[in-house]
Amino acid sequence: MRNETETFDEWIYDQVFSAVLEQRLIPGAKLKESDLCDVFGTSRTTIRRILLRLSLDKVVEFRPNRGAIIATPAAEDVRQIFAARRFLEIGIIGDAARHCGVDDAGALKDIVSRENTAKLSGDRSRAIRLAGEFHLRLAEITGNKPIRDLLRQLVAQSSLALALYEAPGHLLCVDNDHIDIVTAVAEGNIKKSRELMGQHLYRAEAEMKLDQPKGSNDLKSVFAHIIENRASA
Amino acid sequence: MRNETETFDEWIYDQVFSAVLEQRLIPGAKLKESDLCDVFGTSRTTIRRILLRLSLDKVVEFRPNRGAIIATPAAEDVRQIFAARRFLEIGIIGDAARHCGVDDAGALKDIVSRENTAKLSGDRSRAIRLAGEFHLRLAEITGNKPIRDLLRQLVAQSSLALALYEAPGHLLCVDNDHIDIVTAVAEGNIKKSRELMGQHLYRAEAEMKLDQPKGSNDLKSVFAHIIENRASA
DNA sequence: ATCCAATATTTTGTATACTATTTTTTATTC
DNA sequence: GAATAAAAAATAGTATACAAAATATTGGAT
Repeated sequence: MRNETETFDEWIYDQVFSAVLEQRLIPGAKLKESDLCDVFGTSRTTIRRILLRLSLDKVVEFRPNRGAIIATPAAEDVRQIFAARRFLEIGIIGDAARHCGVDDAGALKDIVSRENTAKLSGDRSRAIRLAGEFHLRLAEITGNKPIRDLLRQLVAQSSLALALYEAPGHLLCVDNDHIDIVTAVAEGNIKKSRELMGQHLYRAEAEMKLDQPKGSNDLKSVFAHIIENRASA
Repeated sequence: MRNETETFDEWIYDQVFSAVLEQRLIPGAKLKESDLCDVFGTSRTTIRRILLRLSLDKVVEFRPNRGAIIATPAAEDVRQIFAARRFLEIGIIGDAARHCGVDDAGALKDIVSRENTAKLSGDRSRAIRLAGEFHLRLAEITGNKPIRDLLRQLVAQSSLALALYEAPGHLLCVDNDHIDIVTAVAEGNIKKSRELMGQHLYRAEAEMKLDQPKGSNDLKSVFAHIIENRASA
């Protein structure tokens, strides 16, 4: 159920984030603290710490005295997030193309392959997550940790946007964007890498539907599988 | 003492950060929670929330079961932080030069002027802070909030680095870097703006001394002025 | 029946209490 | 006297308790 290297905090963070990616939690959904305590079997101290982290990553929003809800990025917010990503990532990929080793290329290909498997099996959350991982892995080639950390936040925010605004089936179509990018980067073709990344991010943004999607709002049903597991532990 | 718009949390965050900028707290200084409670007259719940935020901004470091200390960025960390800033800010300033209005230019000039006043009066903390504000104000011209938020984190980290590694008097010398940058940006000279920003950040990094500076470690003496004020309230 | 006000309940935000870990001190042995 | 082990104190991490605010409910008036 829970990864060994992962802390309890990270696990809870990730479970909530997953619920967003899988659209079991929609924007505006209230994150009642006592319910989350019941779900994860911990105290409000811990839950509030996670909610604070989620809010700093702009996945969750705190309304004073009225609790936390899933953030609802406006259309303009999404536009800016993707503009920021184009800005960062077109720069990053140039550097990645310069320094990409065979091991780097292999790692990237592996992620793309797992991503396509997820898409084919209809695992939307995993597909979004692996897409994010792909972009972060590219940033890692540059060896600049701060830049990687910054991109991590943008990826989290755009994953939220993607989960909220993307048409349900659309994301599950296998396309060649990522694999084409790996090829260009592995070749060390800086210009082509940058062009492909720019196009890719433009496309991702263009595919967004800015009318609100649906989903459940009841925390206990949204996290039923975790409660199930806790009962039998 | 405390700004009206600022929340209590922000104020505490800022007081701790100020203490770092003013080198009243040096890297490795232990941030004992109960002492901070005494200083700020609040409970550990609040203090721990602030420490978490500081740690996410990499100004503070949590050692499991051993409490929080002021972060000690290694030479390589500082190099990467400045590389990240060059990457971001050389891009940002091009956009800023394109869109800079008279009001933007005025705001920038005002910050530079206040920065020089701070330098002349020997207010090192204020000078560092205003230098950061200058760079953030430039990012604001682009109108992209996520990028501004990302830069904010890098500025916080490099302010820490500056406070730790810069020779005490050095930073207080008035130079023309910022005012030259405003001029180029106000003229809309993209190429020159980018060059100047690149040089400026290289210079700032080059001026760092990577041998550890000194400072006090006793929280109660470091925050004596706050305790003083609380007593008479 | 509908709207409004007063009351009760729920929920958040903060402080405190408790537990577990680490650090310091003290006592003991070589 | 130094090294080590045990005990004590201090500190971090978590859960709970309490206070303040928001939400929901009830009862009454129109």
